[in-house]
Amino acid sequence: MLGGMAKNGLSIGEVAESTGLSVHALRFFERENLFLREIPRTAGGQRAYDPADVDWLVLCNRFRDSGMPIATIKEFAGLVRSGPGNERERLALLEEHERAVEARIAALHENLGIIRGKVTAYREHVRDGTAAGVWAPSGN
Amino acid sequence: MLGGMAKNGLSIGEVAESTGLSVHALRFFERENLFLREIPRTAGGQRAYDPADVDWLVLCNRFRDSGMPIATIKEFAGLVRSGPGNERERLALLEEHERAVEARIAALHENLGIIRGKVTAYREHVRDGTAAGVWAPSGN
DNA sequence: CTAAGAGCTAGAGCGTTGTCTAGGTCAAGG
DNA sequence: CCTTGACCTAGACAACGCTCTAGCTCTTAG
Repeated sequence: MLGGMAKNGLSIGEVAESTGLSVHALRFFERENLFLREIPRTAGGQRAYDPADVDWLVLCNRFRDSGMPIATIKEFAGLVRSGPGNERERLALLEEHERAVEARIAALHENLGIIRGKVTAYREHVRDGTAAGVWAPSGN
Repeated sequence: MLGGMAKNGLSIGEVAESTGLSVHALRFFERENLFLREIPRTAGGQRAYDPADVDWLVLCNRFRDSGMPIATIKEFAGLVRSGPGNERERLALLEEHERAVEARIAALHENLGIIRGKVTAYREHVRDGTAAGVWAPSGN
C-alpha cells in the first residue's frame, strides 16, 4: 500500500504532497511551534496528521505568501492553542496583517508605476534606434 | 563646516542621509558592484559621490522594495556600465521585473481576500460574544 | 595643535527560513 | 524474512542582505 498510514492519519509525505511544503519544512514548522496542536505519533514514532492540520498549513501558506513572518504565525498559533477567550487578540493580529498587506500592495503599485516609466523609456529608445543613452543625461 | 566634502562631491554620510541607506549598506553595495561607475575617492581615500549616484540609489531602492534581488540589480548595473548597445537586454530585464511585480500584486490581492475573510469571521465572533470557537469545527 | 567625529578596510556575525546530512528505525509488498 | 522506501532526530549548512567590529586614518572646528 503506497497510500500512507492506513487509517490512523496522514503521513508527513502525504501532507507535504498536499500542501506543497517539504517534509523538512514540516518538521521545521513543528520545532518552531507553528501547529495548532501537538502532532500525534504512531506507535512507531511517525507523525500522524489529520485534515485539519492540512487546512491550517494551507492557511499558513497564505500568511507566509503574504509576508507574515514565521514569528507572527507562531504567535497566532499560540493564541489559538491557548483556547477560547483571546479572540480579540487574534482579531487584532489579523487586522494588523491585513493593514500590512494593504500597505505592501500600495507600495508595490507605486513602484510598479516607476518601473513602467523606465520600461516605456527603454522601449522608445530601442524603437528609435539605440543612440541616445537612456542612461546618463536624464535617463534616470 | 558640517556640510560634508566642501566642493568635490557628496560624502558617504550625506548619501546615506539622502537615500535612507546606511553607510554600511552603501559600502556593501559598492563591494557588490551595484553602482553604475567606480565611485571616485578624495586624496584621503574617502568616497566622493555625485547627485547621479544618489538618483541611481533611489531607483535601486524602488527595485529592492519591489522585490528585485541584489543579483538582478547587479546584472542591470552591469549592462548600464558596459555602455550603449545592450538596451534591448536592459529592457528585457525590466519587463521581466514588471511582470514579477504584477504577479506579486495579484498574489497579494488573492491572499488579502482570504485574510479579510478571516478578519470578518473573527469580528462576528467577537461581536456575538466569544462563544463558538472560531477555530475548530469549521472556523478555518 | 588637538580632539572629536567621519570615513576606511577586511572580515566576522546575524536573522530568517528553510535544506541537507548522518546515522539509524519503521512499514509493507513479495 | 528481506529489501526498499518513507520516516525519525539532532545538528550542520546555506542563501540573502545587510550590520557590526576592530583597528586605523582623515578632516575640521576650536
